[in-house]
Amino acid sequence: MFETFFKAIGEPTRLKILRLLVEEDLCVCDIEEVLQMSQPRISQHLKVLKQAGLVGDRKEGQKTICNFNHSAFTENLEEFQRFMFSPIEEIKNFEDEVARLMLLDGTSCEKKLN
Amino acid sequence: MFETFFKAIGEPTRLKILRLLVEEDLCVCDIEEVLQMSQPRISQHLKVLKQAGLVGDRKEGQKTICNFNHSAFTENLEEFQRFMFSPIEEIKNFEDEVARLMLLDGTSCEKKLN
DNA sequence: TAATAACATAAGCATATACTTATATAAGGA
DNA sequence: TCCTTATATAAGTATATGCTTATGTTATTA
Repeated sequence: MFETFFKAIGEPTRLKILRLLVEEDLCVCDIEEVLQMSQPRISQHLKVLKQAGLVGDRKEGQKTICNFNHSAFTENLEEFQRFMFSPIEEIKNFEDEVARLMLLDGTSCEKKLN
Repeated sequence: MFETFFKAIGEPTRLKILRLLVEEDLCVCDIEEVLQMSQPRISQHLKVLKQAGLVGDRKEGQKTICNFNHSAFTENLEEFQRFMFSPIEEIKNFEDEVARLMLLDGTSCEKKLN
């Protein structure tokens, strides 16, 4: 559930790209220039960020302008915090692998330990 | 800077372990039992979590009781949010690779684009 | 229409990661 | 002291990841 999100932001180059896009929308070639990295490298990382829903884009002529998806980012973080700190019973609402595992038979984690 | 943190929590098994430890301190063998995973597997993931500072432990007889480091976790998340959304000028305070890159010559990211 | 610019994608490779099996170590108990 | 329990760690392996080089593709421009 959060794996895609954390893998996306857990890679240094992708985090740099994201941080740049927080400031302003940029086309791919601008990102290349600022980060001084090859075009395919940037392009491949952007793909991952898009798949994670953290980056969107629009076409402007030849250029592809990328933008930071602020709400997706924030929602991911908030949902993660809820997941971590909600009373375990409430996690049932999360359709999450961890929740399923811990509440496999509808019992609490504590019960599974006994 | 945040790479260690996100790599630690970005792996499903480690996230499960963390979520368990939020509830209560557990020894390694308890974690094995709840997650139904092999001992070395749990042990190796715990190592990563400890290196990220997210898990601590204490010895009790033969057992090693693991605990969730709540403050380290929270501080990582908070610092990350500050990093993402602070005005770019303030990021100088972060001794971070991204900040160094983007402010390499003391100019703003915007200037580097011109 | 040919050439170029801005991208995406494929192929290949080296390293990292996550797991298993096997072995080491340290603490208690018989 | 020997055995067992609880844990760490090493070795091996398969897959994932991140990069480079090479090649497609689409939109502009000459």
